Amino acid sequence: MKAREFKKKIYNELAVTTKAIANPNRLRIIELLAQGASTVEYIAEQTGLSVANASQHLQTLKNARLVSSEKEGKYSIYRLAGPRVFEAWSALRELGLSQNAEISRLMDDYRNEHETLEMVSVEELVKRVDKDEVFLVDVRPRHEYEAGHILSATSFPRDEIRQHIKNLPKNKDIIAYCRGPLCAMADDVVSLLRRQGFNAKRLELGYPEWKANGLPVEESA
Amino acid sequence: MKAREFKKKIYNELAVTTKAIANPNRLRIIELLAQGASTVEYIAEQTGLSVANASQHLQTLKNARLVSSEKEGKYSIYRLAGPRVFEAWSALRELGLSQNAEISRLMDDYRNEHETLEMVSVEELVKRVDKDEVFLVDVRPRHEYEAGHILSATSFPRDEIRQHIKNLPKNKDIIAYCRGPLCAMADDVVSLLRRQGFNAKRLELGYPEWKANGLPVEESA
DNA sequence: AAAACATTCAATAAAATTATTGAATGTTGT
DNA sequence: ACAACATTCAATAATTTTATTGAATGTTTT
Repeated sequence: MKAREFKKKIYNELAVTTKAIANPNRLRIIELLAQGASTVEYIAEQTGLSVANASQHLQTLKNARLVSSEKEGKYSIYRLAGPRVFEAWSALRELGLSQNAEISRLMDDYRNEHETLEMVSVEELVKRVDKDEVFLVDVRPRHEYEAGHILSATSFPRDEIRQHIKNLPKNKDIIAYCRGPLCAMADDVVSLLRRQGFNAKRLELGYPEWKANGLPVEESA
Repeated sequence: MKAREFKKKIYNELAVTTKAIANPNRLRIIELLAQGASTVEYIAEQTGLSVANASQHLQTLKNARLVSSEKEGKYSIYRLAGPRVFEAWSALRELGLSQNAEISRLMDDYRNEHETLEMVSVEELVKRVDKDEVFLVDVRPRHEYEAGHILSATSFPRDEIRQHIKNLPKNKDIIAYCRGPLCAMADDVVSLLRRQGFNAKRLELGYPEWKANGLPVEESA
């Protein structure tokens, strides 16, 4: 094959893969699937897409081999097709955070409103969890917690916060985490808990980053 | 701001940034700019695009803050807007190589045709360059070599190969590198040199990866 | 001042991406 | 067998993306 033809085909194919990611809904779907395998219905519910539309986006990702699916009875279970998918997603997230001023602005505004004054780094959490100094809460929907969570975290879904608030210790720092740096659930919870007098902070990253780092998790069979 | 609205805006913006990359010509342009700053004309010449079209793609990248430009006389000099751009590009390249079977197939085919039997890792090159065991050649266009190259490399542009072949040592391994893992120029040179009886191999990565790793380079002022 | 040059702009047509809708497929539970 | 259910398919219209063309802008050289 001629060099020119080769070059053209290579970059066309690379663009095929890249275009499969380059859509707001599919970026959300990849973040969701980074939490664990999921049905079409769950994706639709969490993103607010119609089931048909969610299915169509999942097909697009599947054609690009970024996700795989298997049939289980009447359900289709989708999952990320390999570690590179989340790695590329993370690189794009970092690119967005560093180059797109509108993203940083939106994040800063949201966090100011929610008084997310302090963030805890992964290293700090590792240390303080070992010393049993903190109470770690997973504020994602229970379903995602059950698919996999940080070892020693307690499920404390944002949407059920009022039922569970009485079980929280007043004497420990409470650290909340969710789906990752772009996820607002932990901020919402920190905001509410601080107004109730708890000493709450958010983890800077989320479950998928923790897991990708090889840190201890508990996963469902 | 409401959580739902925030989420929507964040992912729309992230898609804006991602879409700016998601085009075959712009992927090539980013790879070119990773070699060093460049004029519109050079980009157009290297990609085969018309100048107007190259300019338009550069505008798209500039609007997304992925490249910056400055005027120097009648020339516009474009460069990557920060290290994250090449990092994300690299992550997408790795994603393509791992998930898109057509890319691996194209690469394998091209390399079989060109007998790129052995590749040299960066670690191996570092060791052997120190011991002066190898002759390192930069096969990119001279212009890119002059903008920046691996320390101790000799310029040996693929397109001028026949004029320079007599200056090569027969007794050393010759290692050729170019723009990166997707670049075919090093393969073309290795192929030709091997047919001439030289012991030639290609570096698995390219100049931008070497530089991003903090390894020693020589850059123009 | 005029010519040469590098780049950008503006308009357009062709191609692609996207969300919506309703029907079709295939599985499970009654 | 039938109803309920999860998902996929197919068709469509609206929107976005893209390459092409030729003119416009602004700089350097003659």
